[in-house]
Amino acid sequence: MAESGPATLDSVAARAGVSRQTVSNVLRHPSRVAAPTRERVLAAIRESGYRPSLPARQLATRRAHAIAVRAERQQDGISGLVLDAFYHGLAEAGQDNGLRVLLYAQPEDEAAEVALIDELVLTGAADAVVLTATSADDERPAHLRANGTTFCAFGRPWGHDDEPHDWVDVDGAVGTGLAVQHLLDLGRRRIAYLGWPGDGAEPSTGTDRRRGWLDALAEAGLGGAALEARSLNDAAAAQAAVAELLDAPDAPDAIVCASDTLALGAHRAATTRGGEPATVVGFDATPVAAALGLASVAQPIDQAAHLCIELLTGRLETPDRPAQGLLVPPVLHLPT
Amino acid sequence: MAESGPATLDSVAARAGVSRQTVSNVLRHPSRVAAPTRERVLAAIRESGYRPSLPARQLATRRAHAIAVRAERQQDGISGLVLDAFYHGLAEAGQDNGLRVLLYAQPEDEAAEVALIDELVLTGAADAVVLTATSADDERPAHLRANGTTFCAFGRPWGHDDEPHDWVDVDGAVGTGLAVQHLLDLGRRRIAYLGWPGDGAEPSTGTDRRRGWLDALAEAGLGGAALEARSLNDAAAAQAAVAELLDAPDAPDAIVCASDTLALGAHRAATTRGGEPATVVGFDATPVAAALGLASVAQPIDQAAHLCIELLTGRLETPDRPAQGLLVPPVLHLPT
DNA sequence: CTAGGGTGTTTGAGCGCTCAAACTTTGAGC
DNA sequence: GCTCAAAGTTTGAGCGCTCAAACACCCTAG
Repeated sequence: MAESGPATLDSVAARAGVSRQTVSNVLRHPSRVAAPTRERVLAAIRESGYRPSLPARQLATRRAHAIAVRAERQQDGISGLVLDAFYHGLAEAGQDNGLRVLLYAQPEDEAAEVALIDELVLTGAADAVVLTATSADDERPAHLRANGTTFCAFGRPWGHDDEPHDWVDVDGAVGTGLAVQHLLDLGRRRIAYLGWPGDGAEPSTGTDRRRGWLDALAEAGLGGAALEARSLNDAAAAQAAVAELLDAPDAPDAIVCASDTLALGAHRAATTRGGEPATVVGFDATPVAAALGLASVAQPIDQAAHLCIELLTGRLETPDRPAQGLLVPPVLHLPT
Repeated sequence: MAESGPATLDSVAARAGVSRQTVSNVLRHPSRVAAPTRERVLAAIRESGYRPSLPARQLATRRAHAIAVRAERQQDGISGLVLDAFYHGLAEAGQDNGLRVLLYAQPEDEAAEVALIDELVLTGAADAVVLTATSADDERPAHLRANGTTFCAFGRPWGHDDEPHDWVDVDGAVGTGLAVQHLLDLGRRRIAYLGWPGDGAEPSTGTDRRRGWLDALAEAGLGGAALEARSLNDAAAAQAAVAELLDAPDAPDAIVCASDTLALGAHRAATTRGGEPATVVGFDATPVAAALGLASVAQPIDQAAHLCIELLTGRLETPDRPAQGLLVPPVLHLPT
């Protein structure tokens, strides 16, 4: 076996008695090769333990066969967990589509991030990028579009529908709607919403979730009784806000929350008082909600990641196709 | 400017009136180039917006300039959060050392994982791998060693000190020691430990954390009073275990926990009874601990990630150097 | 005045793959 | 029996870089 170094297309070709290109065809375009030849080549590949060289392929095709995604500098709350699941989903879907997933460290600001992304694309380290944590005043999509960089956002282009791009998002309104329905089924009628400051102004994740709650109430004919509190995504602040809400004359008997962090605060406010505690529903179905025995809206993160890869592979193949936006519905996780 | 395609080493060389290799030297070995030439070349690079092609470099050097790390299939608890921080740390440290970070989806089992890792290395997608979530019965290190694959583990080679490899780990014993000291300072004397089942048998993260608690107690002359409970890493189970502990005649006045998940359960058990609640200290300093107002031991994840990269770059440069193990001390995060 | 050592720069070859075009064989169709 | 297309296979060129060796030049030493 004393070969000289690892097997290459040429060494396999020699062993099988065919040309370099035929071996390549067996791997990339099997239909172009006659069955007997194919078998012979496959045997040679197996015997020699041949593994195609990725860099050589990248150089020849001018494709990195990789996408980049940001590693967040730090999580702001309990819900950060979902990112791990997203990474896994991307890696898994990527593997199925011949795309590797590259991690880049979150830079100081959006300008630096766009520059870094373009660096990755220009050096041929990645073909495209998945944008996470998008918001209404996010400048990254516009810049990437201007630079001609292929990307897909996990998150809607809030308020930028005039500049279409590929995106995937979870339908938060459906999620809070499910939460409300669940509470109605439980016999609750005074269903409050605990959201983030500013929800309701410019379009955002928060606005969307709040709307789902409001619409579901309206549909149930309970629109007038809209009870509501706001809090930063911090359990202590949430606890205070909900305590106030519960002290009011017409206290709610249930609270739909925009996040599990808020739900944790709401849960503590609800349980540290006498009487029948208000039922709390969280958002993101983190282990915290499970630990507290709370129902929580689960985002189909894995599905979202797969769809991002799908959009990206599609666009890399057909760069000119129209931009697509995909909305996936969440499901309600009930406590066990 | 109507160039034909993106700038290359040759196009930059032509523009600067030098040879291909000189441009390469300016980038990789600036000292080999005379200062005036260097300036001229740098100007040409700037003007042409030249970005070196990574695949071409990889092909020529037979180095991927990348490392791989696993994207976990799913988190089993609240503390999973630390992985995000680890990813970011790797990406950041990698960028500083010219190493990209590649994510691979966790396969079915360890055998499949080793195969996947070797695939990544043999195809030239990565030079090395960072192993996470190592345990005593982990077969991956032995296999990787056998295959000659470069790797660094985040986690000690529990019980496999005879098969040395590079690793970085957080000193859990120091962490629980800090927790005990903190409680002693607070005037607590009956300090219990809430750990995982099996801690104390074969060496593991749990054993290590437990030992830190025990040693700190002994040092304070409180060794005899060792109160202890065990629970799966589940808040509900932890709550039950601690409730039992608190019902005992000599109930503890403080509880050191092996994780924030356990701490959440302990906290609930401690607060749902009258009298002065036992003080709970968690492990991992997740947002949950902060939300509950608990002190918690914080792992210097970022530092650990940087050290992994350091070990890896060192080994890639000097493959024959002896294996190194690095232990980093955690710090105690106090509630604000 | 020339041999010889630096210093700085260029040249040739090749990394392992894919594309496009060229070539060879086969088998129908008339 | 001959042409022509389809099917299968090979050839040539090149992707953009780095390594090693070759080269040109200047300066000092004998």
